[in-house]
Amino acid sequence: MSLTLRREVASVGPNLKRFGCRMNLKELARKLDLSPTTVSRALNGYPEVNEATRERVAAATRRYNYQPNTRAIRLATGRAMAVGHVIPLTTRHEIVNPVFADFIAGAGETYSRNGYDMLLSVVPDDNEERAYRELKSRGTVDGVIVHAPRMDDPRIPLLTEMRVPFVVHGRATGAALPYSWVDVNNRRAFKRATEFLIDLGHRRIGLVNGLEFMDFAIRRRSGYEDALGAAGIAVDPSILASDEMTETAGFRAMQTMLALPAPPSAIVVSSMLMALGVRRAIEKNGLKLGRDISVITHDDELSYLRNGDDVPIFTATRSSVREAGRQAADMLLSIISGKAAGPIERLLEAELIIGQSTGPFKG
Amino acid sequence: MSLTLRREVASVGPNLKRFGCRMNLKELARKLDLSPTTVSRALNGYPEVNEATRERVAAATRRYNYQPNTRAIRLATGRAMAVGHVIPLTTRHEIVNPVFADFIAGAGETYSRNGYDMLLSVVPDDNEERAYRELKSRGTVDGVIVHAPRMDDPRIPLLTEMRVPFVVHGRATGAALPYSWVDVNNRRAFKRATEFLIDLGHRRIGLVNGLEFMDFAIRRRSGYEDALGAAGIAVDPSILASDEMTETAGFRAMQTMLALPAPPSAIVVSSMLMALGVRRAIEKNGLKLGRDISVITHDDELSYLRNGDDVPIFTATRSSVREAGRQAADMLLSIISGKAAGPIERLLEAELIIGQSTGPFKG
DNA sequence: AATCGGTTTCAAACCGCTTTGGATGCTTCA
DNA sequence: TGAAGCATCCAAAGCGGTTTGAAACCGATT
Repeated sequence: MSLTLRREVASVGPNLKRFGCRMNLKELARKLDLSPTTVSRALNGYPEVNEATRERVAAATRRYNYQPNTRAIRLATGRAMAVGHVIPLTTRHEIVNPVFADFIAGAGETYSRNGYDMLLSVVPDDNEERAYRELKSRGTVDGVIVHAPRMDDPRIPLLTEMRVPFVVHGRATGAALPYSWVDVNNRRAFKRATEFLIDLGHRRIGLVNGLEFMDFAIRRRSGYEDALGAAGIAVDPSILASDEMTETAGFRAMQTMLALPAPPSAIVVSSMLMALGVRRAIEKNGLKLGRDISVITHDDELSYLRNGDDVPIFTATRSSVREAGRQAADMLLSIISGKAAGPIERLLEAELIIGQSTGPFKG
Repeated sequence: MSLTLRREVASVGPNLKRFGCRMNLKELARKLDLSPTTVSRALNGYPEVNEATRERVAAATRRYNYQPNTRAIRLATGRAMAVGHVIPLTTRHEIVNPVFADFIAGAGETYSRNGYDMLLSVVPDDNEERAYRELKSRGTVDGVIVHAPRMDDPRIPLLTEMRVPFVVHGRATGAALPYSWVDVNNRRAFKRATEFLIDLGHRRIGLVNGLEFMDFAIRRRSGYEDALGAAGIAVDPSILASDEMTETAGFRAMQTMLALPAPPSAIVVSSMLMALGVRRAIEKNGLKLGRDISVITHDDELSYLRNGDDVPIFTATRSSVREAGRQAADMLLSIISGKAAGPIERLLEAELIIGQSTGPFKG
């Protein structure tokens, strides 16, 4: 008994030095008159510990507000308990993916719910490979989310070869090996949008797309072309535009098309921001959106770019990027934990939202 | 000699199990016939090691591509080598700060240059306090950047009391204690912008502002009011708007003002996105931007919202958020390392960029 | 009573680095 | 010549967990 008391008194360990007044496993064990081994096992749900003991441990954990030291866990287990998001900065035109913030917001929920940290590294895309290798070799993350895949994206074979668990937000046309991804069904969405316009009687339908080395842009275009093809409408390159997804680019593209001898009567647009520019061009030419010219845009449901407050302004193919973030994160965690076997693929369908920017074709 | 050889052969340690084929300090030391202590010191620039030895170590480090295990360093030193960015999600209207992505891009450069990781946590703002406390107690970060400060922001006293190094992006009117911040001189910028319009002959000048519980919005308004006051112009509440910084809100605000019996002849706007909406309203009413009505907006130089490609479209008070990110990160790291003594403050001046959206008042 | 299988528990090694408190050898000075 | 001083280097004890291999305990079986 007196021994126990002495122990109690002596239990203010030297860890105070570094970590404030945190309780650590050893002290907790001492208070419980158990070995650290048992406490550790109790906490981690190992079977070889008596239920009664486990409850005692749980109670003490709450009572002393014990939180295991993440750094120690990481060292001991070799797991990083963190996932990385690499943001490539295109060196030429330093564009930060506008979709990024909302995707992160979705993924972040999942991570914190599972005790994982989210690590961001901003990387000039000329040494992206080195960045991934370092992430791996420094062991700071257990897995990675790949953003903004391009056609034949080199990151996919790279990460596969390095055996880093990863999930791609989007897909990469031309990838040889299977890999895990979460993506919107861009092809079907744009096919559907185009069909909708065709059903409204439009035959001359333009496309204002993102840069077509981006995978999603390729798919959107092919959906658009499929719908036209199915309706027996030839694709006319003069009403196809592909540029960065900015307001200005949307405006410029639309201006050019409207200046044609035979301007389109309807347009499919790849992003809300571009659609704002498209609308401006339309209005600048004295036309009325939805009456003189129809516009369907893709809407990622970015929080700072809502499609109207209550009623949608633009008719849109809608798919929440934030939801994609949640799903990608879930997927990555289950791959990391080994729960998932092979590569997982998740195709999200976009909704077609009818707004005020579309209307029937009038000769 | 043969001893050395045996050692070489035996040197494939058990660490292979966990960390792939990483070389660790002990092995490196063995190859060099030195103790781990000396190698560690050589690498960390301690004085008590011979220059020749230091060079040998450096050479071996390169040769074997040795990278110290971050997890071990973190545990041994108690430093996290990481900084946290907390992104509060307003539970009511889940807006992710649109400025955020670009700020991060700037800050990230600084972090990776200094070997720090950037940790993101997305936090519903109803339990923000708990999130900060946990960040501290789990010891996952050495410091924090505070985003989007509000008036009397509770995070500032909280972090101060918890003794977590932090830097605020922006300021918080009403904070009792001094703290470190990086901010644009919003007041002067908007004063300057308003003066510019006054100099052009405008007397009826509106303000389309962000939500006025945000600190920057308060300051912008006061700059605007100062300029009016100095020119002897009374502030008219009917041409003041304050709302979320979206295109739609900008449009709505401008529509309302234009419908007034005496609409303003010039407007100061708080963000590019709002300015897009303002412009739309102006054009919708058959007016010409810069001729019939003048607009100055604040431009954060967001990468996906450039103010025109070559020549600026909007006259703007311009200040790079990315640069603010870089500076805030620098500041935080120097606080963490103890190089900086007290709180540091950095006020960035916005440039006034003359674009095509402003012109002289014509009766 | 001795043995056995199963359940609980523990001591000690380990993860890879830092850091403390000496050792060692060499120079210098009384 | 011996002590002091200095420049280098090292063994070992940490950081706070996990994990291995073995021990203790228990009731049941022989």
